[in-house]
Amino acid sequence: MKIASFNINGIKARLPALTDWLSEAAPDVALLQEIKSVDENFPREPFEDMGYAVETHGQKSFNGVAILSKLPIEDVTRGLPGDADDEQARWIEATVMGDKAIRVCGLYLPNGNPVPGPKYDYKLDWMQRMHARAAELLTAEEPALMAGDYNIIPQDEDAKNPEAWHEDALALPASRAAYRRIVNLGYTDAFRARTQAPGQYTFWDYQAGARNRNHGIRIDHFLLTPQAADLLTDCQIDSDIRDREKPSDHVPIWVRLSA
DNA sequence: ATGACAATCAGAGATTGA
Repeated sequence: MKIASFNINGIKARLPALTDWLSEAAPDVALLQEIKSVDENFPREPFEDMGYAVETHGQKSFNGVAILSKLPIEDVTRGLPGDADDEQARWIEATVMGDKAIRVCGLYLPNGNPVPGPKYDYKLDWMQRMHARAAELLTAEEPALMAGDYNIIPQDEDAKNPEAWHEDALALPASRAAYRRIVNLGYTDAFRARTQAPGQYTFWDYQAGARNRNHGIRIDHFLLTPQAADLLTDCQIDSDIRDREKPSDHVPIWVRLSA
């Protein structure tokens, strides 16, 4: 089973780029972030024509997550538990049925800038709620994963110019600590389970020639439960996508599981 | 020191992103 995550930065703007990549990469499941669309306006047909079931959790203008699945999909839930007043669409879960059932969580973790301020407070609060859901997910002792745009640079080797990010919400000690607390519950970073190579990024800013200078950061991650990590056979970043026509500023990352 | 780039909503330019 191949499961991908891709922050597309707007479904309307990314339709050709996304369908082209889906045709080539052919993931069984794709977790999308920043669809920037309400559910009613999400263009379902192109994906359904490709054989994908479409499950969205959108909002107007900003955020929004979705799951595309060629496999049977069950028990879809929307929203990160823990705050009934949170109206931002950043979390969606479902169970996809391959040879084994996998619980997948697609997430768009808040950016948090500027620091300090309410947006950073929201980020840390959101991560505390995610920690609770991550802990709960482990108790099932089943294959499950949490994937998406974490807006976290885990370590300095995950940025071309780490010092440029040290005061940023993506890399501040409190941000990294909150991320580590989640990982330390017992999750495996799928990408780092496969390689320790530096210079592997999932985001390059549109500005200042960041892509040409490889001024990137690794902020899109797959965290696996122990039972999912046991099934991991591959994890790669499709960085070439970034050089195509009208690209997202993120590129896809994917895992292959024996499931 | 600033803007650079892109998307959205709206129908100009502010807001958001990372």
